[in-house]
Amino acid sequence: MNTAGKPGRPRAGAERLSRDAILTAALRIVDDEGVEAMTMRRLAGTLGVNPMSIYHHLPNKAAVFAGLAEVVFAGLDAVQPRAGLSWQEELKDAARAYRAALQAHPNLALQVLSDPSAVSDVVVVTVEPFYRALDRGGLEPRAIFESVNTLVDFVHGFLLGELSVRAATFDLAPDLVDRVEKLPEGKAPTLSRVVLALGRDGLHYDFDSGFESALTVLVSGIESTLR
Amino acid sequence: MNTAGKPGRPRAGAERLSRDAILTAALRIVDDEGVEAMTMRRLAGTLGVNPMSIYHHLPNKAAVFAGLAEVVFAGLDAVQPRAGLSWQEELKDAARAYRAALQAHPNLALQVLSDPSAVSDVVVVTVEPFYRALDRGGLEPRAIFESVNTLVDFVHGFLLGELSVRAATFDLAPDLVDRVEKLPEGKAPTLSRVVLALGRDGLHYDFDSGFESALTVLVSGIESTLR
DNA sequence: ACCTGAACACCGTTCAAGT
DNA sequence: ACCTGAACACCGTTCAAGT
Repeated sequence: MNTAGKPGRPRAGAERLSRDAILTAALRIVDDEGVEAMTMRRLAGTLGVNPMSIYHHLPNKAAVFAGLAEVVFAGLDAVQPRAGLSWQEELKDAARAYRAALQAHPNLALQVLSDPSAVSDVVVVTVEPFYRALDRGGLEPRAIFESVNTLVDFVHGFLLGELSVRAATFDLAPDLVDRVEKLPEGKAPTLSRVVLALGRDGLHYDFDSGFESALTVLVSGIESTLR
Repeated sequence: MNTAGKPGRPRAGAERLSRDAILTAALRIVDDEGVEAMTMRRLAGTLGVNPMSIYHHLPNKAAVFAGLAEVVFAGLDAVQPRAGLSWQEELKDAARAYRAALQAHPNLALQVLSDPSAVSDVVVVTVEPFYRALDRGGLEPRAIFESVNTLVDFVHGFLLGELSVRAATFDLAPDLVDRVEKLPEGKAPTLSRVVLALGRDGLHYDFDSGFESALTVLVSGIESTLR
Protein backbone atom coordinates (compact mmCIF):
# COMPACT_ATOMS: atom_id res chain seq x y z
CA MET A 1 0.00 0.00 0.00
CA ASN A 2 2.74 2.42 0.91
CA THR A 3 0.46 4.98 2.49
CA ALA A 4 1.83 8.40 3.42
CA GLY A 5 4.57 8.31 5.99
CA LYS A 6 5.56 4.71 5.33
CA PRO A 7 9.16 4.33 4.27
CA GLY A 8 10.46 1.69 1.93
CA ARG A 9 10.45 1.09 -1.78
CA PRO A 10 6.98 1.10 -3.38
CA ARG A 11 5.87 -1.78 -5.58
CA ALA A 12 6.61 -1.45 -9.28
CA GLY A 13 4.02 0.88 -10.84
CA ALA A 14 3.03 2.17 -7.44
CA GLU A 15 5.67 4.90 -7.31
CA ARG A 16 4.17 7.96 -5.72
CA LEU A 17 6.51 10.35 -7.50
CA SER A 18 7.81 11.07 -10.97
CA ARG A 19 9.76 13.84 -12.63
CA ASP A 20 6.59 14.91 -14.42
CA ALA A 21 4.43 14.92 -11.31
CA ILE A 22 7.03 16.97 -9.47
CA LEU A 23 7.35 19.52 -12.27
CA THR A 24 3.59 19.84 -12.60
CA ALA A 25 3.23 20.54 -8.92
CA ALA A 26 6.18 22.95 -9.00
CA LEU A 27 4.72 24.90 -11.92
CA ARG A 28 1.44 25.22 -10.08
CA ILE A 29 3.16 26.68 -7.02
CA VAL A 30 5.18 29.09 -9.13
CA ASP A 31 2.13 30.22 -11.10
CA ASP A 32 -0.08 30.61 -8.04
CA GLU A 33 2.34 31.98 -5.48
CA GLY A 34 5.57 32.96 -7.18
CA VAL A 35 9.11 31.62 -7.31
CA GLU A 36 9.80 32.39 -3.69
CA ALA A 37 7.05 30.08 -2.52
CA MET A 38 8.55 27.24 -4.52
CA THR A 39 10.77 25.63 -1.90
CA MET A 40 11.72 21.99 -1.84
CA ARG A 41 9.92 21.49 1.45
CA ARG A 42 6.77 23.21 0.24
CA LEU A 43 6.85 21.23 -2.99
CA ALA A 44 7.16 17.98 -1.07
CA GLY A 45 4.31 19.09 1.15
CA THR A 46 1.86 19.59 -1.72
CA LEU A 47 2.89 16.20 -3.09
CA GLY A 48 2.28 14.58 0.29
CA VAL A 49 5.81 13.30 0.39
CA ASN A 50 9.01 13.62 2.37
CA PRO A 51 11.18 16.57 1.21
CA MET A 52 14.03 14.19 0.47
CA SER A 53 12.02 12.02 -1.90
CA ILE A 54 12.24 14.67 -4.58
CA TYR A 55 16.00 14.26 -4.74
CA HIS A 56 15.57 10.79 -6.20
CA HIS A 57 14.02 12.33 -9.32
CA LEU A 58 15.78 15.69 -9.65
CA PRO A 59 19.28 16.40 -8.35
CA ASN A 60 18.52 19.76 -6.73
CA LYS A 61 16.36 22.86 -6.74
CA ALA A 62 18.11 24.40 -9.76
CA ALA A 63 17.19 21.31 -11.75
CA VAL A 64 13.56 21.84 -10.84
CA PHE A 65 13.62 25.34 -12.33
CA ALA A 66 15.52 24.13 -15.39
CA GLY A 67 12.80 21.50 -15.86
CA LEU A 68 10.12 24.16 -15.60
CA ALA A 69 11.85 26.23 -18.28
CA GLU A 70 11.67 23.24 -20.61
CA VAL A 71 7.97 22.81 -19.94
CA VAL A 72 7.24 26.43 -20.80
CA PHE A 73 9.30 26.64 -23.97
CA ALA A 74 8.17 23.27 -25.23
CA GLY A 75 4.76 24.80 -25.95
CA LEU A 76 6.26 27.25 -28.44
CA ASP A 77 7.56 24.45 -30.58
CA ALA A 78 4.45 23.60 -32.51
CA VAL A 79 3.38 27.07 -33.61
CA GLN A 80 3.09 27.34 -37.39
CA PRO A 81 3.33 30.70 -39.17
CA ARG A 82 0.10 32.08 -40.57
CA ALA A 83 -0.13 31.78 -44.34
CA GLY A 84 0.06 34.73 -46.73
CA LEU A 85 1.97 37.09 -44.50
CA SER A 86 4.81 39.31 -45.61
CA TRP A 87 8.10 38.30 -44.02
CA GLN A 88 7.90 41.46 -41.91
CA GLU A 89 4.53 40.46 -40.47
CA GLU A 90 5.72 36.91 -39.98
CA LEU A 91 8.67 38.27 -38.04
CA LYS A 92 6.39 40.33 -35.83
CA ASP A 93 4.23 37.27 -35.25
CA ALA A 94 7.27 35.36 -34.07
CA ALA A 95 8.00 38.07 -31.53
CA ARG A 96 4.36 38.19 -30.43
CA ALA A 97 4.28 34.42 -29.95
CA TYR A 98 7.51 34.49 -27.99
CA ARG A 99 6.19 37.22 -25.72
CA ALA A 100 2.93 35.32 -25.24
CA ALA A 101 4.75 32.13 -24.29
CA LEU A 102 6.69 33.90 -21.60
CA GLN A 103 3.62 35.77 -20.40
CA ALA A 104 1.79 32.49 -19.89
CA HIS A 105 3.86 31.90 -16.76
CA PRO A 106 4.92 35.36 -15.66
CA ASN A 107 6.39 34.36 -12.32
CA LEU A 108 8.53 31.72 -13.90
CA ALA A 109 9.57 33.87 -16.86
CA LEU A 110 11.36 36.39 -14.68
CA GLN A 111 13.31 33.60 -13.05
CA VAL A 112 14.11 31.83 -16.30
CA LEU A 113 15.23 34.96 -18.14
CA SER A 114 17.86 35.71 -15.54
CA ASP A 115 19.04 32.14 -15.02
CA PRO A 116 21.33 30.90 -17.80
CA SER A 117 21.48 27.38 -16.43
CA ALA A 118 17.73 27.07 -16.98
CA VAL A 119 18.24 27.39 -20.73
CA SER A 120 18.28 24.14 -22.67
CA ASP A 121 17.94 22.86 -26.21
CA VAL A 122 14.24 23.53 -26.05
CA VAL A 123 15.02 27.23 -25.87
CA VAL A 124 17.33 27.10 -28.86
CA VAL A 125 14.54 25.77 -31.05
CA THR A 126 12.35 28.65 -29.93
CA VAL A 127 14.06 31.02 -32.35
CA GLU A 128 13.29 29.03 -35.49
CA PRO A 129 10.30 31.23 -36.48
CA PHE A 130 12.53 34.32 -36.32
CA TYR A 131 15.11 32.67 -38.56
CA ARG A 132 12.43 31.54 -40.96
CA ALA A 133 10.95 35.00 -41.43
CA LEU A 134 14.31 36.72 -41.85
CA ASP A 135 15.48 34.10 -44.29
CA ARG A 136 12.38 34.75 -46.37
CA GLY A 137 13.30 38.44 -46.21
CA GLY A 138 16.52 37.66 -48.02
CA LEU A 139 18.99 38.67 -45.29
CA GLU A 140 22.46 37.19 -45.20
CA PRO A 141 23.22 34.60 -42.49
CA ARG A 142 25.23 37.06 -40.40
CA ALA A 143 22.49 39.70 -40.57
CA ILE A 144 19.87 37.10 -39.67
CA PHE A 145 21.88 36.00 -36.67
CA GLU A 146 22.34 39.52 -35.38
CA SER A 147 18.79 40.60 -36.07
CA VAL A 148 17.43 37.64 -34.13
CA ASN A 149 19.69 38.46 -31.20
CA THR A 150 18.48 42.05 -31.22
CA LEU A 151 14.83 41.04 -31.38
CA VAL A 152 15.09 38.40 -28.70
CA ASP A 153 17.03 40.72 -26.42
CA PHE A 154 14.38 43.38 -26.88
CA VAL A 155 11.58 40.93 -26.03
CA HIS A 156 13.45 39.85 -22.91
CA GLY A 157 13.94 43.44 -21.78
CA PHE A 158 10.34 44.29 -22.57
CA LEU A 159 9.11 41.36 -20.53
CA LEU A 160 11.37 42.30 -17.66
CA GLY A 161 9.60 45.65 -17.49
CA GLU A 162 6.17 44.26 -18.13
CA LEU A 163 6.37 41.44 -15.63
CA SER A 164 8.03 43.60 -12.99
CA VAL A 165 5.23 46.12 -13.07
CA ARG A 166 2.66 43.35 -13.02
CA ALA A 167 4.34 41.77 -10.01
CA ALA A 168 4.41 45.13 -8.24
CA THR A 169 0.69 45.87 -8.26
CA PHE A 170 0.74 45.93 -4.49
CA ASP A 171 3.42 48.57 -4.56
CA LEU A 172 2.77 52.22 -5.28
CA ALA A 173 2.09 52.64 -8.98
CA PRO A 174 5.17 54.13 -10.58
CA ASP A 175 3.55 57.30 -11.82
CA LEU A 176 6.15 58.88 -14.03
CA VAL A 177 4.48 62.30 -14.03
CA ASP A 178 4.49 62.44 -10.23
CA ARG A 179 8.11 61.41 -10.06
CA VAL A 180 9.16 63.92 -12.68
CA GLU A 181 7.27 66.73 -10.96
CA LYS A 182 9.14 66.04 -7.75
CA LEU A 183 12.54 66.09 -9.43
CA PRO A 184 14.87 68.99 -8.54
CA GLU A 185 14.85 71.78 -11.16
CA GLY A 186 17.32 71.14 -13.96
CA LYS A 187 18.02 67.56 -12.90
CA ALA A 188 16.57 66.09 -16.06
CA PRO A 189 15.28 69.00 -18.16
CA THR A 190 14.42 67.20 -21.38
CA LEU A 191 12.76 64.29 -19.64
CA SER A 192 10.69 66.74 -17.60
CA ARG A 193 9.66 68.80 -20.62
CA VAL A 194 8.70 65.79 -22.74
CA VAL A 195 6.85 63.98 -19.99
CA LEU A 196 4.92 67.06 -18.95
CA ALA A 197 4.08 67.80 -22.60
CA LEU A 198 2.59 64.33 -22.86
CA GLY A 199 0.71 64.81 -19.64
CA ARG A 200 -1.03 62.34 -17.46
CA ASP A 201 -3.37 61.15 -20.22
CA GLY A 202 -0.77 61.01 -22.96
CA LEU A 203 1.37 58.81 -20.79
CA HIS A 204 -1.24 56.24 -19.99
CA TYR A 205 0.93 53.39 -21.06
CA ASP A 206 -0.36 50.23 -22.56
CA PHE A 207 2.08 47.37 -22.89
CA ASP A 208 0.42 45.90 -25.96
CA SER A 209 0.68 49.04 -28.05
CA GLY A 210 4.14 49.75 -26.66
CA PHE A 211 5.20 46.33 -27.87
CA GLU A 212 3.71 46.93 -31.32
CA SER A 213 5.36 50.28 -31.79
CA ALA A 214 8.69 48.81 -30.76
CA LEU A 215 8.23 46.03 -33.30
CA THR A 216 7.58 48.60 -36.00
CA VAL A 217 10.82 50.38 -35.13
CA LEU A 218 12.81 47.16 -35.01
CA VAL A 219 11.46 45.77 -38.28
CA SER A 220 12.06 49.09 -40.08
CA GLY A 221 15.59 49.06 -38.75
CA ILE A 222 16.15 45.53 -39.99
CA GLU A 223 14.69 46.38 -43.39
CA SER A 224 17.04 49.30 -43.75
CA THR A 225 20.04 46.96 -43.45
CA LEU A 226 18.86 45.34 -46.69
CA ARG A 227 19.59 48.41 -48.77
CA MET B 1 34.52 52.79 23.91
CA ASN B 2 31.83 50.41 22.77
CA THR B 3 34.18 47.69 21.59
CA ALA B 4 32.84 44.78 19.58
CA GLY B 5 30.31 42.66 21.39
CA LYS B 6 29.37 45.34 23.90
CA PRO B 7 25.70 46.23 23.78
CA GLY B 8 24.26 49.63 24.49
CA ARG B 9 24.02 52.93 22.70
CA PRO B 10 27.34 54.31 21.44
CA ARG B 11 28.37 57.88 22.30
CA ALA B 12 27.35 60.53 19.77
CA GLY B 13 29.77 60.43 16.86
CA ALA B 14 30.97 56.99 17.87
CA GLU B 15 28.28 55.08 16.00
CA ARG B 16 29.83 52.00 14.48
CA LEU B 17 27.29 51.78 11.68
CA SER B 18 25.71 54.00 9.06
CA ARG B 19 23.56 53.50 5.99
CA ASP B 20 26.55 54.36 3.82
CA ALA B 21 28.94 52.01 5.57
CA ILE B 22 26.43 49.20 5.29
CA LEU B 23 25.80 49.80 1.58
CA THR B 24 29.52 50.02 0.84
CA ALA B 25 30.14 46.69 2.54
CA ALA B 26 27.12 45.16 0.81
CA LEU B 27 28.27 46.30 -2.63
CA ARG B 28 31.68 44.79 -1.98
CA ILE B 29 30.15 41.43 -1.12
CA VAL B 30 27.89 41.50 -4.17
CA ASP B 31 30.75 42.47 -6.50
CA ASP B 32 33.17 39.92 -5.09
CA GLU B 33 30.91 36.96 -4.42
CA GLY B 34 27.52 37.57 -6.00
CA VAL B 35 24.04 38.35 -4.74
CA GLU B 36 23.60 35.00 -3.09
CA ALA B 37 26.50 35.62 -0.73
CA MET B 38 24.93 38.89 0.39
CA THR B 39 22.98 37.74 3.42
CA MET B 40 22.16 39.91 6.40
CA ARG B 41 24.23 37.72 8.67
CA ARG B 42 27.23 37.71 6.33
CA LEU B 43 26.96 41.48 5.92
CA ALA B 44 26.90 41.98 9.67
CA GLY B 45 29.87 39.66 9.96
CA THR B 46 32.07 41.70 7.63
CA LEU B 47 31.04 44.84 9.52
CA GLY B 48 31.96 43.22 12.82
CA VAL B 49 28.50 43.78 14.16
CA ASN B 50 25.44 41.90 15.35
CA PRO B 51 23.10 40.91 12.50
CA MET B 52 20.29 42.84 14.09
CA SER B 53 22.17 46.13 14.20
CA ILE B 54 21.67 46.58 10.47
CA TYR B 55 17.91 46.80 10.97
CA HIS B 56 18.36 50.12 12.76
CA HIS B 57 19.62 51.67 9.52
CA LEU B 58 17.73 49.79 6.82
CA PRO B 59 14.33 48.18 7.33
CA ASN B 60 15.09 44.86 5.62
CA LYS B 61 17.14 43.04 3.02
CA ALA B 62 15.11 44.39 0.09
CA ALA B 63 15.99 47.90 1.23
CA VAL B 64 19.67 47.00 1.11
CA PHE B 65 19.36 46.01 -2.55
CA ALA B 66 17.29 49.09 -3.33
CA GLY B 67 20.03 51.18 -1.75
CA LEU B 68 22.64 49.44 -3.89
CA ALA B 69 20.62 50.21 -7.02
CA GLU B 70 20.74 53.89 -6.10
CA VAL B 71 24.49 53.78 -5.64
CA VAL B 72 25.02 52.24 -9.06
CA PHE B 73 22.71 54.51 -11.01
CA ALA B 74 23.85 57.64 -9.20
CA GLY B 75 27.13 57.43 -11.12
CA LEU B 76 25.34 57.83 -14.44
CA ASP B 77 23.93 61.16 -13.41
CA ALA B 78 26.92 63.35 -14.16
CA VAL B 79 27.74 62.11 -17.66
CA GLN B 80 27.73 64.93 -20.22
CA PRO B 81 27.21 64.28 -23.94
CA ARG B 82 30.27 64.67 -26.15
CA ALA B 83 30.21 67.86 -28.22
CA GLY B 84 29.71 67.92 -31.98
CA LEU B 85 27.86 64.65 -32.34
CA SER B 86 24.85 64.03 -34.53
CA TRP B 87 21.76 63.23 -32.48
CA GLN B 88 22.02 59.66 -33.71
CA GLU B 89 25.52 59.26 -32.33
CA GLU B 90 24.53 61.01 -29.13
CA LEU B 91 21.68 58.52 -28.77
CA LYS B 92 24.07 55.61 -29.24
CA ASP B 93 26.39 57.12 -26.66
CA ALA B 94 23.53 57.23 -24.18
CA ALA B 95 22.91 53.53 -24.72
CA ARG B 96 26.62 52.75 -24.44
CA ALA B 97 26.90 54.66 -21.17
CA TYR B 98 23.84 52.93 -19.77
CA ARG B 99 25.24 49.54 -20.65
CA ALA B 100 28.60 50.45 -19.13
CA ALA B 101 26.99 51.59 -15.89
CA LEU B 102 25.21 48.28 -15.49
CA GLN B 103 28.29 46.32 -16.48
CA ALA B 104 30.29 48.00 -13.73
CA HIS B 105 28.50 45.82 -11.19
CA PRO B 106 27.42 42.76 -13.14
CA ASN B 107 26.27 40.70 -10.19
CA LEU B 108 24.09 43.49 -8.92
CA ALA B 109 22.75 44.45 -12.34
CA LEU B 110 21.04 41.11 -12.85
CA GLN B 111 19.32 41.47 -9.50
CA VAL B 112 18.33 45.08 -10.03
CA LEU B 113 16.96 44.54 -13.54
CA SER B 114 14.53 41.95 -12.32
CA ASP B 115 13.53 43.67 -9.09
CA PRO B 116 11.05 46.51 -9.63
CA SER B 117 11.16 47.63 -6.01
CA ALA B 118 14.86 48.40 -6.40
CA VAL B 119 14.01 51.12 -8.91
CA SER B 120 13.96 54.63 -7.50
CA ASP B 121 14.04 58.23 -8.66
CA VAL B 122 17.73 57.85 -9.40
CA VAL B 123 16.83 55.40 -12.13
CA VAL B 124 14.27 57.72 -13.65
CA VAL B 125 16.92 60.38 -14.17
CA THR B 126 19.08 57.85 -15.95
CA VAL B 127 17.08 58.24 -19.15
CA GLU B 128 17.67 61.97 -19.54
CA PRO B 129 20.48 61.53 -22.11
CA PHE B 130 18.15 59.41 -24.28
CA TYR B 131 15.46 62.09 -24.11
CA ARG B 132 17.98 64.79 -24.91
CA ALA B 133 19.28 63.11 -28.06
CA LEU B 134 15.83 62.25 -29.39
CA ASP B 135 14.55 65.74 -28.69
CA ARG B 136 17.46 67.11 -30.74
CA GLY B 137 16.41 64.69 -33.49
CA GLY B 138 13.05 66.45 -33.68
CA LEU B 139 10.80 63.58 -32.62
CA GLU B 140 7.40 64.26 -31.12
CA PRO B 141 6.96 63.68 -27.37
CA ARG B 142 5.05 60.44 -27.88
CA ALA B 143 7.66 59.07 -30.28
CA ILE B 144 10.45 60.07 -27.91
CA PHE B 145 8.74 58.29 -25.05
CA GLU B 146 8.26 55.09 -27.01
CA SER B 147 11.70 55.12 -28.58
CA VAL B 148 13.32 55.46 -25.17
CA ASN B 149 11.28 52.56 -23.86
CA THR B 150 12.34 50.42 -26.80
CA LEU B 151 16.01 51.32 -26.41
CA VAL B 152 16.07 50.80 -22.66
CA ASP B 153 14.23 47.50 -22.96
CA PHE B 154 16.73 46.36 -25.54
CA VAL B 155 19.69 47.28 -23.34
CA HIS B 156 18.13 45.41 -20.43
CA GLY B 157 17.59 42.30 -22.52
CA PHE B 158 21.07 42.54 -23.99
CA LEU B 159 22.59 42.78 -20.52
CA LEU B 160 20.55 39.85 -19.34
CA GLY B 161 22.20 37.74 -22.03
CA GLU B 162 25.62 39.22 -21.60
CA LEU B 163 25.73 38.96 -17.82
CA SER B 164 24.21 35.50 -17.80
CA VAL B 165 26.89 34.13 -20.07
CA ARG B 166 29.59 35.88 -18.05
CA ALA B 167 28.19 34.41 -14.84
CA ALA B 168 28.13 30.96 -16.41
CA THR B 169 31.80 30.64 -17.31
CA PHE B 170 32.01 27.60 -15.08
CA ASP B 171 29.21 25.96 -16.99
CA LEU B 172 29.62 24.34 -20.37
CA ALA B 173 30.02 27.03 -23.01
CA PRO B 174 26.74 27.22 -24.95
CA ASP B 175 28.18 26.35 -28.32
CA LEU B 176 25.35 27.02 -30.70
CA VAL B 177 26.86 24.99 -33.52
CA ASP B 178 27.14 21.90 -31.34
CA ARG B 179 23.60 22.26 -30.13
CA VAL B 180 22.22 22.76 -33.61
CA GLU B 181 24.13 19.75 -34.93
CA LYS B 182 22.55 17.57 -32.28
CA LEU B 183 19.03 18.73 -33.07
CA PRO B 184 16.67 16.16 -34.63
CA GLU B 185 16.35 16.51 -38.42
CA GLY B 186 13.68 19.04 -39.39
CA LYS B 187 13.23 20.35 -35.87
CA ALA B 188 14.47 23.81 -36.74
CA PRO B 189 15.47 23.74 -40.43
CA THR B 190 16.14 27.42 -41.04
CA LEU B 191 18.06 27.87 -37.81
CA SER B 192 20.18 24.86 -38.68
CA ARG B 193 20.87 26.03 -42.23
CA VAL B 194 21.78 29.57 -41.22
CA VAL B 195 23.93 28.58 -38.27
CA LEU B 196 25.81 25.95 -40.25
CA ALA B 197 26.32 28.42 -43.12
CA LEU B 198 27.94 30.80 -40.65
CA GLY B 199 30.05 28.02 -39.25
CA ARG B 200 32.04 27.89 -36.10
CA ASP B 201 34.21 30.88 -37.01
CA GLY B 202 31.44 33.04 -38.36
CA LEU B 203 29.54 32.60 -35.13
CA HIS B 204 32.33 33.63 -32.84
CA TYR B 205 30.21 36.15 -31.05
CA ASP B 206 31.51 39.33 -29.56
CA PHE B 207 29.16 41.24 -27.29
CA ASP B 208 30.62 44.64 -28.12
CA SER B 209 30.07 44.36 -31.86
CA GLY B 210 26.70 42.70 -31.28
CA PHE B 211 25.68 45.70 -29.24
CA GLU B 212 26.85 48.12 -31.93
CA SER B 213 25.04 46.36 -34.73
CA ALA B 214 21.86 46.32 -32.67
CA LEU B 215 22.22 50.05 -32.05
CA THR B 216 22.53 50.62 -35.77
CA VAL B 217 19.32 48.71 -36.39
CA LEU B 218 17.47 50.51 -33.60
CA VAL B 219 18.58 53.99 -34.60
CA SER B 220 17.72 53.36 -38.27
CA GLY B 221 14.32 52.19 -37.16
CA ILE B 222 13.79 55.30 -35.07
CA GLU B 223 14.93 57.53 -37.94
CA SER B 224 12.45 55.91 -40.26
CA THR B 225 9.56 56.97 -37.99
CA LEU B 226 10.53 60.59 -38.79
CA ARG B 227 9.55 60.30 -42.41
C1' DA C 1 15.44 1.83 -6.68
C1' DC C 2 12.54 4.62 -4.01
C1' DC C 3 11.13 6.73 0.24
C1' DT C 4 11.96 8.37 5.13
C1' DG C 5 13.90 10.66 9.54
C1' DA C 6 17.23 12.97 11.78
C1' DA C 7 20.69 16.17 11.43
C1' DC C 8 23.82 20.07 9.67
C1' DA C 9 24.63 24.47 8.52
C1' DC C 10 22.45 27.95 7.26
C1' DC C 11 18.53 31.91 6.38
C1' DG C 12 15.43 36.79 7.53
C1' DT C 13 13.21 38.90 11.06
C1' DT C 14 10.65 39.86 15.82
C1' DC C 15 11.06 40.92 20.39
C1' DA C 16 12.78 42.18 24.91
C1' DA C 17 16.55 43.96 27.07
C1' DG C 18 20.64 46.58 27.68
C1' DT C 19 22.97 51.73 27.70
C1' DA D 1 18.71 56.07 19.45
C1' DC D 2 21.70 52.36 18.70
C1' DC D 3 23.41 47.80 19.61
C1' DT D 4 22.87 42.92 21.40
C1' DG D 5 21.21 37.96 22.43
C1' DA D 6 17.97 34.64 22.28
C1' DA D 7 14.40 32.82 19.79
C1' DC D 8 11.01 31.67 15.87
C1' DA D 9 10.00 29.80 11.76
C1' DC D 10 11.96 28.71 8.09
C1' DC D 11 15.66 27.07 4.20
C1' DG D 12 18.62 23.27 0.85
C1' DT D 13 21.00 19.26 1.19
C1' DT D 14 23.85 15.02 3.17
C1' DC D 15 23.73 10.76 5.17
C1' DA D 16 22.30 6.39 7.15
C1' DA D 17 18.62 3.46 7.34
C1' DG D 18 14.47 1.24 6.01
C1' DT D 19 11.97 -2.06 2.13
